[in-house]
Amino acid sequence: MQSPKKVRVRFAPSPTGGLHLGGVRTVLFNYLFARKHGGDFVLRIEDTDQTRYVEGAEQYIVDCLEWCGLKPDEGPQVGGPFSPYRQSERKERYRPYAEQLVAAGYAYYAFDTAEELDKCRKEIPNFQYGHTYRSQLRNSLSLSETEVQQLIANGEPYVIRIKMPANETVSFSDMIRGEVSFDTNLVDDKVLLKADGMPTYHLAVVVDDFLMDISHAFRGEEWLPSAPVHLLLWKYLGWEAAMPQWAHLPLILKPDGHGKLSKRDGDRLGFPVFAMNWLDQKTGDFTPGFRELGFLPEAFLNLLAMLGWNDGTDQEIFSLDELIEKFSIERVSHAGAKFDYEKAKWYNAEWIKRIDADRLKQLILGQLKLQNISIADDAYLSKVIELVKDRLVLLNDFWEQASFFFQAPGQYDETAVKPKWSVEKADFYAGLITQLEQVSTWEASVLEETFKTAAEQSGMKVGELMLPFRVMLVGGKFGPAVFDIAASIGREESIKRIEKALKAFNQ
RNA sequence: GGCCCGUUCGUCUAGGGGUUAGGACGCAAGAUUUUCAUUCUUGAAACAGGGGUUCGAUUCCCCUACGGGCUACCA
Repeated sequence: MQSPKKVRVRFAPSPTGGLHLGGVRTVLFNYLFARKHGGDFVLRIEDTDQTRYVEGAEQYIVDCLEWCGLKPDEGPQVGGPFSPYRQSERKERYRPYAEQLVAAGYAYYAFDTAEELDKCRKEIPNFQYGHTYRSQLRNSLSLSETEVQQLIANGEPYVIRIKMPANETVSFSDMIRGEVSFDTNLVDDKVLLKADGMPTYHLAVVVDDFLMDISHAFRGEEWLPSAPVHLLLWKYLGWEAAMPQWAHLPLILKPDGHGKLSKRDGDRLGFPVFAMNWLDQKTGDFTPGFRELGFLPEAFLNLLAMLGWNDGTDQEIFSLDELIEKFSIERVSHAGAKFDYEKAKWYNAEWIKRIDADRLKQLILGQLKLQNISIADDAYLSKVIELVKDRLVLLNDFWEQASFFFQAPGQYDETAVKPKWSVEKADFYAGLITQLEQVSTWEASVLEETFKTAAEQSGMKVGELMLPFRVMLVGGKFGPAVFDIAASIGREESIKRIEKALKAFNQ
């Protein structure tokens, strides 16, 4: 029986720029698991590699999580009982643990330079810093005690490496994959503490998870090969009983070809891979985000959840609350999933159709602001949204689908009108203007009636007259029902547009 | 190369010893909408291969193939 310790899951990104689909999905699964079991979701920042640290990346991660609605309970900006949550601010905590391992014979000092190691890797096939070669390299296992003291006294740079045992099998039960095992002879002596005194991920993740009382650790499948190192660390540090349960999530793959989905794939194939717009200050690289492209956070989370998980029924649309209720880690699939942008857009269209009208309006207003468009009449905007929302796939489609409700078309789809244009038609619309001026109540049904009656009197087919009318009002062959549009934009504007278009068509 | 993980329609997947192998996206056709989109109906489309085990394997086991990940003083 598992200990009744409170569920504490953590997401620990490295602030190297951007937050991609896989990252957000890891957070999502963490979050769902924590919420489902009434536990805490801890955000930790893994910035032990200062050379790759990108300014602003931490804030960006926090902003993305906020947009998605996955706010951490503890983290660098919210605080918590285990602060600090940035590894760089915890730097001095790691060395004692590494030294403890050395003293106990589970780790050792290594003085080899990068050049020496490069040479080994080049000259020895299948070289690995492990039990077969470490006696031939410069470390505290092969050197005498005095030599080691001398080197350290001389200020020779060194790292601390874990000493992988020979001929052991390390195994553990992954929450997703079940039993996984490794032969320790085939795992190398990973560096735990770097020459600059910073811990590597391997040491830091174990120490922090222990210190922060993490009970469940979810991470990408790419971490599976280093799991034996972490397992052994928990054991050697004497914390075995407190080790979290592991879950290695399947990867999100490129839609075409093969491999992990990367930032480049988005550029190449024309879809976003980051949650929000990201501008790398260092390189000037800009990467578009799902948010700015007009995705709803509900849809974004929904599509991510379905990439590698399902509840066993045919249901595909889930709100965050439903996901929390139905989520179970055992139902996460084992194989990587290729990202499909078409399906992603479908989720968004579905969510646009079902969210609350007021919220949709706020979101659209937000997008319009980004496009520098402002709309004064709030009630009118609501009406227009109701008319066009079934044709939106992205929030950003709104202006394209609805601009004619707010302004007269700048140009006309002439190929749709001109070839069949005639004097008779011109006369009909001229007459229509007079009729429209006299319509008693400006409503779609009344307008339709008026139009049809006029058409019958002219002897022409209603269908043939509808299309030019539509082009006059909206500029092309698209949009909601014509009479709804005319009713919405009003009498004066409708007549103005007919007059203007008539001039253009009669030329 | 070595190690680890994986393999059901093009894609995401359900299923699991006996099924017409189910759903969704996309695609195609049709209906509705006198436009387009929505909506609805229909259709094409899959168990990687070979051996076992079994009365019977897509399902269990083994092998092969293929794919992916890792193999840094990056995470």
